[in-house]
Amino acid sequence: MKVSPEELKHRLNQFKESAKQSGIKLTHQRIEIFKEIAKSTTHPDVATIYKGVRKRIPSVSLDTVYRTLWTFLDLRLITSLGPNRGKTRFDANMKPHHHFECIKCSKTYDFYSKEFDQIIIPDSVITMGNVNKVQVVAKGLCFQCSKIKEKT
Amino acid sequence: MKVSPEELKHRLNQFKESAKQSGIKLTHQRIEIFKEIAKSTTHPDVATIYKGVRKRIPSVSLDTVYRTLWTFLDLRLITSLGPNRGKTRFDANMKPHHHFECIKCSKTYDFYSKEFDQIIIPDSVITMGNVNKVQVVAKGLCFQCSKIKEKT
DNA sequence: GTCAATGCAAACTCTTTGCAATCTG
DNA sequence: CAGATTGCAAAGAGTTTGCATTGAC
Repeated sequence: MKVSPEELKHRLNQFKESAKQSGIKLTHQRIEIFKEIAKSTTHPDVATIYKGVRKRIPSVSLDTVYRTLWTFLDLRLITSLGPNRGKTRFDANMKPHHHFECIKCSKTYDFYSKEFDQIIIPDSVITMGNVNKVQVVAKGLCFQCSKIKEKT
Repeated sequence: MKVSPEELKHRLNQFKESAKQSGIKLTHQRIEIFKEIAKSTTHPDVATIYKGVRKRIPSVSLDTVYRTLWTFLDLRLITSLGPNRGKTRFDANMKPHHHFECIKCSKTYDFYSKEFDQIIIPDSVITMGNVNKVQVVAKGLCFQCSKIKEKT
């Protein structure tokens, strides 16, 4: 599976638009870093992005990649999978349950829903692997974080 | 919110049962580490677990905590939130979509479902924060990982 | 031209590993 | 008792920071 050229273009345009609105500078590096993520279907990690960008900007430094990624996340130009900044969190609740996850601090709360427990995954997913658990994840700002707001 | 004593007991019993079936030894450290996760409603990270366990076993070492957590994950005695082992992965797909996530290698694939895009979160969740995105996450072993299988 | 953004190098934090000592089953 | 598990100490990754330089607007 590859991201189609049209889709890539769409993502890039939308990115430039939003970035402009946020008032950040559209540097060469930032554009290449974004493209590296946007063109990938595999949700790359930092190291992968760095390697990819280096092919086109050999002088790019790793700390720029880090700073850029966190900036993009803060501005919601991209999203990340799971808790931010690589802090794995653990769960000993083996009953069916679902999560509310704060996009800022990564705090995660459980909630229960009989309805969500019944969710049936589309057939197309069976080509990816054997599903043995389905969870609904609601993402947003938790109340603590929405109080501490800055810029904008 | 606190995990009730009954629920904690239930989790612990189930843990001991499954651990025994897996054939691993139920050491003092392992039990305390499990309890530390099971009693928490906040999905603690490694550092938090370590601090907590230290209160009861001051001599416990950090590497034991790491080793124990990965062992528990491998045996599915606990789960983790997001990609394993702290590798944040990034997503530039801002259209509504859902994920299949491999519990072993953390590879994550997108899939689409008009139905899932419509999911309405229960009212109870509004006490946690402002939801602005809902995703369904299907977890399981991806095909690549299910081929490379080891012990039962 | 100005100020945000970058690159570099060094510091810092997080995670893993080898090995001898210890403890569980 | 045997072999898995632990603690220690040291190495290895991954991430962040200060500061001079560069480049987008």
